[in-house]
Amino acid sequence: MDFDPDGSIDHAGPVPPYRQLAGILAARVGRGDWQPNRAIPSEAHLVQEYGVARATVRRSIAVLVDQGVLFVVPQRGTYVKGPALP
Amino acid sequence: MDFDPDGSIDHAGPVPPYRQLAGILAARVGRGDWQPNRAIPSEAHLVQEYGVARATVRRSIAVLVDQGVLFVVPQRGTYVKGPALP
DNA sequence: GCCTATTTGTACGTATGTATT
DNA sequence: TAATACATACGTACAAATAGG
Repeated sequence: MDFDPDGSIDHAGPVPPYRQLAGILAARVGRGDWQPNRAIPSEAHLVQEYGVARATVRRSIAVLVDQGVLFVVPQRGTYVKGPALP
Repeated sequence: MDFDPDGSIDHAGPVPPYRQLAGILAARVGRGDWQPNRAIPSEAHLVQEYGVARATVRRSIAVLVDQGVLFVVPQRGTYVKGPALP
């Protein structure tokens, strides 16, 4: 576990914030906080919630997109990947 | 062709600079400007040469790493991918 | 061993563009 | 028309690892 599942970012420790946040967001997906094929909060919202720069939020999201956890629809939002819609 | 092979970045056109630069760098590799398993110029050098921000250079490099054209050795440099060394 | 320069890694803030609602 | 949301780009700063003298 290289992140705090409760959701606070440690700006001092050895794990970079973008990886902590990726872990936190992945945990929220796993916990069902956000449902498949539904948008997660906007980048601006995550900036406010976690106290990091937008570039850091975007980098975290990029990690999860790469892992197949999320997908991004430009100008729409970032979504939780789930089974194909019928 | 969505970039200028001669190497100038168009900051006005529809193709984002990071993709133009990725194309330019790939062309230089293809042309043999830089040899396999040899370092390309540093990020700072490319910033100077092409008049873009370092973030843009890094993004261009990331594209080419993703395409298998380059690879990065942290704290050492960015290299042209080539056949495995004997 | 020590200091310095080089190079990539990470993060911040800000601004503008584009598409959708 | 205006607000929202992601895309791109700029500049700046500091950290960490490496290499050389």
